[in-house]
Amino acid sequence: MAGTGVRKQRAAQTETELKAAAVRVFARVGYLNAKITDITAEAGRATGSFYQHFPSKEKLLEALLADLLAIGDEGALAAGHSDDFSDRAAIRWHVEQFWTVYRRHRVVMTALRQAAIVDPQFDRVQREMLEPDLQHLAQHMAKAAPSADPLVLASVFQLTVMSFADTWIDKLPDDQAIETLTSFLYGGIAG
Amino acid sequence: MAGTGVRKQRAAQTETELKAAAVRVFARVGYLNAKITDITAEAGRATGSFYQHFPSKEKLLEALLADLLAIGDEGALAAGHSDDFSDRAAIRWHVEQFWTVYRRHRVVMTALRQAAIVDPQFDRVQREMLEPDLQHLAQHMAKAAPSADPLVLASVFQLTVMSFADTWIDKLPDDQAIETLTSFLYGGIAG
DNA sequence: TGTACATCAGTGAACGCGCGTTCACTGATGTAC
DNA sequence: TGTACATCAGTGAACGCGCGTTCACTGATGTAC
Repeated sequence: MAGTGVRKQRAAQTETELKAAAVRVFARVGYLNAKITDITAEAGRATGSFYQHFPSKEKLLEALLADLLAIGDEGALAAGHSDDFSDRAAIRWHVEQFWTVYRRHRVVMTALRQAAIVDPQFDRVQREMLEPDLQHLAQHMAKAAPSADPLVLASVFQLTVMSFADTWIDKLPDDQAIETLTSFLYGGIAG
Repeated sequence: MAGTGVRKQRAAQTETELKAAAVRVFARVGYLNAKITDITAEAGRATGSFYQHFPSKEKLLEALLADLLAIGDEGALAAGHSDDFSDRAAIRWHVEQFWTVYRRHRVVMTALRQAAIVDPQFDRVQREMLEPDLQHLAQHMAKAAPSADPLVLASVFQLTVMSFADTWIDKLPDDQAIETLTSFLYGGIAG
């Protein structure tokens, strides 16, 4: 208590560096191909150091997800936008929101998608993370297209935006991507 | 030459059974989680038997892909449909086409997607398989929405249909899925 | 047609590589008195 | 404030498990004569 707490500081520092290194390694070779030694090497630490902070690669990913959720971009979803998807601006707002979040967190989001392929637990985590957004979108759908199943439509919305972001994030300027998506979804929902 | 060729027959038989077993194992645990012993066990053969037919799991997947392409569903794409995507029926025809192919070959297609995540070579294979369809779609787009980039629109089309099929193939009746997709894409392309 | 030998598909135990995980050790920080 | 001991973060070599791959062997099929 009397000291500066150098130990805890140092530990926290390496933990942070391990996480940052992990993100870089995931970006380079993908989550599934990433070895634990890749991560420690990237962080400039010894192999054993890893296990003082995380019991496994899975738990490290969970920690990264927790960080992501703690930032709380999705809180923004609650406020400041029209709730009617027959309004083009409302759709554009949602697309832009997702695009921004994806741009910031794509490495971890991609890692989660990859983990979900191999590990049923991450599949559940992924679904649970997307569920609130799905429900939120479904509510909007009810107004814009009362005849169709709102949950199915909301799902199409999510899937289209996500897969589009996945393939085009590095190949299109943001505004063009957002405009293209918005026009497409707006037309699609209106029917 | 004089005999019935029992040997070759037997070999061909086990090769076929190994492939069929692989598809069942992939369906159950996914391509990435499938062990070679899982496949041989499923086929009721010894472990070593595998390597008399395939040098690796990757080559087995390539063989399954070759079978898939040999059937030649994509040849159907060439004929018997309108080429104008401002025509709703033309869109529906394409959606239905893909939906049918996906229903028949989803295990192998999913396996390919999983392999592409881990192995750059399969990533290339996957892109090359989708490329002709993409170009084909792009041509249709030019007529329906001359202002937008036809390749980007074609990509949205492909991505939407594929990801939708991926999540809804087991949860919606075919006609409803095809109708939903058609309506959505028709509206989206028309703008 | 029969016999002797060669070849092949299939077998499953054994081998070995890659990599996750452990552990004895070091040097530095914290605590007790 | 100083000294002796305890604790902790970090180290990296060693261990061991899982699983892909090999290989000596078997029994059956094919070939030669």
